[in-house]
Amino acid sequence: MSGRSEQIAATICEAILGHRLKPGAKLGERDLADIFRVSRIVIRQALIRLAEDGLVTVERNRGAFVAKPSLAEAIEVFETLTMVEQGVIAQLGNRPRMSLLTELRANIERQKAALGQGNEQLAGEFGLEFHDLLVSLTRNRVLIELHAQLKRRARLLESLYRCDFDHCQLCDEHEHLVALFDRRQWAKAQQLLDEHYRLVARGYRIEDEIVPSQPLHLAFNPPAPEKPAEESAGSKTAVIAARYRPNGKSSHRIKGDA
Amino acid sequence: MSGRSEQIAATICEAILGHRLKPGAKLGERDLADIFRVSRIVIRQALIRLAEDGLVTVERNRGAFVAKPSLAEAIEVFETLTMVEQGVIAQLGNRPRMSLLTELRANIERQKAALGQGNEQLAGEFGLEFHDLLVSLTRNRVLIELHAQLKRRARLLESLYRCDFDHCQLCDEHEHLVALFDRRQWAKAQQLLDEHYRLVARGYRIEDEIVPSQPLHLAFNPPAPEKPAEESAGSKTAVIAARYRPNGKSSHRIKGDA
DNA sequence: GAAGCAGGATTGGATATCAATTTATTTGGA
DNA sequence: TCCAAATAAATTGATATCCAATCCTGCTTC
Repeated sequence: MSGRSEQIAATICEAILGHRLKPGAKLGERDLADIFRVSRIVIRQALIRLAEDGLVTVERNRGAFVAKPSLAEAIEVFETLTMVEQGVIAQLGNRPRMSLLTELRANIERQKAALGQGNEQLAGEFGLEFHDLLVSLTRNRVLIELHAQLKRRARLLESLYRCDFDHCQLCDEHEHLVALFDRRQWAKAQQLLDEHYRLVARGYRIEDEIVPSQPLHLAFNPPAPEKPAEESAGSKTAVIAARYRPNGKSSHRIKGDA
Repeated sequence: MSGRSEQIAATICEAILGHRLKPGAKLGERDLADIFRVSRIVIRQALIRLAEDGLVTVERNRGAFVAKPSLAEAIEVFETLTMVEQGVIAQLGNRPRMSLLTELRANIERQKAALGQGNEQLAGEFGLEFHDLLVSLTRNRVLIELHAQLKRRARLLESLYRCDFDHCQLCDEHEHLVALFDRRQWAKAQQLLDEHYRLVARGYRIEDEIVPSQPLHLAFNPPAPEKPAEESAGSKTAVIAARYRPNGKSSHRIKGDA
């Protein structure tokens, strides 16, 4: 279960998905070893795990970097997510697990409530959760893990491309999707899901300037207790960040070194 | 070209997929290090890669073993393959790449020819290739790699459960599938694909006695002529889950040994 | 025969060291 | 000054050796 390299990989993963480490950032073995108070070998093992997961790229004799997917690859990730979930919908027809649609409906209600309060961040999280729930309906752990991996790669994209979502429409489409499930119109549901992900993908725009990630030690050591220690605001990203933070709550806790 | 651990992982992977290493076989670090003439650390890194890929399980303080999926997990792997390819079919509708169906047709012809010559092994390989080609139609590398990983896990199952495929029917279904593509009957095609994979899964039977894998050094140094067919065919086989076996009729029984 | 203990074997990890390669710096020249 | 070659520094890939923790085995003891 434990295993130092596994924990460290998880911590680095959180830092990447939390956008505290930006794509392209160098992940030096020595630096990480010093930060985590561990030997280089453990770091290498953690980096190998992350590379197998697609979050890190290792270039021989050059080191490891946070993955920096091209726009083409980003599109492929979303298309793959689309296809996987379309496959789930196709299977839904074979399984009379319709009782579980109540979970999807409950999620939609939660998202609506969040939107009603203007909490777009929370609404966004519920929006992601909807797709998790959809996949969970299959009760297929292999698929669920696969989907989770794809979602990690998608979250990585958020820090590379600026995103701008119309949560209201996304939520409406979720509702429409469930209605189609209810009527067992699977082909239409698949078509809608495809359009849904295209809408999501349209929310991503190329960022003309990549904000460099903060120094490594700041990415892992929880910032000062009182100071949020946000990145040096310089580009439009700061504006976007503010827009997504109506209530200013962005607590991502990190397991420091043990 | 890259690191030593990557090559070694590939070699071990081949040995597993070639059924020279059976599920449950112990992969001792010291033994492998001696065989490959590298340090234990390189072996550990290779084992980590394989574990991330799902072909090896690492138990803390106990060591690494060739993965030994449960029947439930085996079913999940096939269901996941089904869903991924159903998703591909759903996408096929959006892309007018129908010209590429010729590749599928060519594959079917090759398989038919192999069947005509009674070369069931070759026919089996073409049968697998069909699904690769189907996925390749998307030109989506993320999906293709994901599908390849699932296929590796499926091939691992072949050495755990005895398999008996009716290649004639499988080939017929491929042909029927392409015909449905041609008529753009995607929903029907998805349904057929589901039945197709259920037929494949029915070909797997529980082997009550696992043949132990040969010693490690023999698995990697294939000094002997290519004669790994050392199976004691005298074991009773139990019927796989009833869910996947509504009717147990099969005309062409082939030992699926790749 | 069952419980429990000691010892061996194996894994997980640390440290020190070295070669190969990349990156940075300095020097040299036009 | 600016570009290019040569050299120095830093980083990675890998090895060997060592040590602690854990697991397995076999033996002893009751």
